[in-house]
Amino acid sequence: MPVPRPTQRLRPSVPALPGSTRRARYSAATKRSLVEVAGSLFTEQGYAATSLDSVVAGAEVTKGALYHHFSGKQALFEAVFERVEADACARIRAVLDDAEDPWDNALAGLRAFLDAVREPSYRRVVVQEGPAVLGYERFREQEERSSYAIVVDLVASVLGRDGALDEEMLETFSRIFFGAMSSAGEAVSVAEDPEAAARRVEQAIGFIVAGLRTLVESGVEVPNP
Amino acid sequence: MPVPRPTQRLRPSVPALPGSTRRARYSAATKRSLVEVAGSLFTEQGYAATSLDSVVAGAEVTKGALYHHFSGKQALFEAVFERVEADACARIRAVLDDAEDPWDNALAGLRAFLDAVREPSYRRVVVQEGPAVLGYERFREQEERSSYAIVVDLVASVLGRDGALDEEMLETFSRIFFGAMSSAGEAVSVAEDPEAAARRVEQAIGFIVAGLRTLVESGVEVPNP
DNA sequence: GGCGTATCCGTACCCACGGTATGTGACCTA
DNA sequence: TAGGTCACATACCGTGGGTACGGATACGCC
Repeated sequence: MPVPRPTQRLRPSVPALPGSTRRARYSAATKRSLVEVAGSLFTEQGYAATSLDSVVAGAEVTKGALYHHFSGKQALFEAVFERVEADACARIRAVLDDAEDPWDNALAGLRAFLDAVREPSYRRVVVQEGPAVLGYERFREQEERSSYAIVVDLVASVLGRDGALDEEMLETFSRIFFGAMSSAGEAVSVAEDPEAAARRVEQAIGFIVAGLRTLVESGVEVPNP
Repeated sequence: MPVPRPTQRLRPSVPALPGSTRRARYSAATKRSLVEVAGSLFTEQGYAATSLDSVVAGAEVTKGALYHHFSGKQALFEAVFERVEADACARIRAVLDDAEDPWDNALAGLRAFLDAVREPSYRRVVVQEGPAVLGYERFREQEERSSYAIVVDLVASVLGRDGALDEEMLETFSRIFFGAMSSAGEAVSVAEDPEAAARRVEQAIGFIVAGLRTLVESGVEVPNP
């Protein structure tokens, strides 16, 4: 038997015109609201501890709306993941290509990456829970086209001048540096004095990079097979 | 109304005498069985996709037994985690201290670590799901006294000769290398040719370490503040 | 050997939460 | 303005983690 239903809610926040029709604007607003609320809840409580009921309550919609826009909880997480990744990448790319020396440029990128990793959303959603929730395969293919791509570019700019590195060695070095920086970023953000910890990480990686630089500039070849 | 209950099951596999009494042996056997079954299920399907019903079914007990030995699903995971970590650490420590040169020793440890990370249980339970399930804090304090401790020892043996590194820089370098090796190990185990990928990782880290070695042996100081 | 007791574990149940089926009204199009 | 479609709301189900309770059996003691 049908139940008396309240009048359908109309979303007031309609910033611009992503789709021309009113329906499309309302729909985009609810979807954005869902992703935003889910983003903060996932960041604060983690994936498992966040119920979809709390998400839809925060976004002031119902599960019908959620399942209309997303195929399930994991898909919602993935949307949050992409958003957080994209934000971090944008902030990192903003500081690149300012230095003329590629080594200095890479170190600037490192600094920006350390800042990004320290942001709670990135730590929780991308670094900590990303691999477990999405599965490692899906997690990787998401990263390949965002933050990891930046690292590949930077490594290529300092180690891969005029084809000194083949594709696979470039990937290997990039993986190593990417993992090093993620782990270091985590350590920084849980340190009692994050500023000092960040400086230490910069010093340490700077030292490692300096060692690489002396090898490269003294003509030592990167091994291949 | 009470239900006719089958006779209580007696576990036949009683290998040695961890506790002298029969009850203690039976109890230890069911606990071990639970951890073993949970370990393989967590490894194969992941934490969230593994139901406690499937665990107790595999161990041929009931949830009463499980909740007698563990406070919940997370505690069961933690027991599996500790077991997997301990196994990996034992295998790594077995190959250490064979070389006289500390640098060679560290590279041998790296090779053993790469092997350990490629093992499915370690990948899934420790690297992928450990931080998300245990929470990063608890994850770290578990690692601090196992695999991470090995890395600290190795880094200290090559970079920290006669107190060249203070405690915090030692931690920083260790975090960096630990993260690098975990990430590299993951990449190796998902590569289409893991053997070749492992060789490339060894080459790359060997190159990085060589750069460090030239810096250290030419008297360059590791920066501190 | 008899007996109280603590340990170990089985059974039945609760309920939170992800997911689904179905319907309804507001919006676009003609 | 009439029909169709889209964007949701509502009610419901199944699964699974967790709990309350009780019974059975090995152990310590006499």
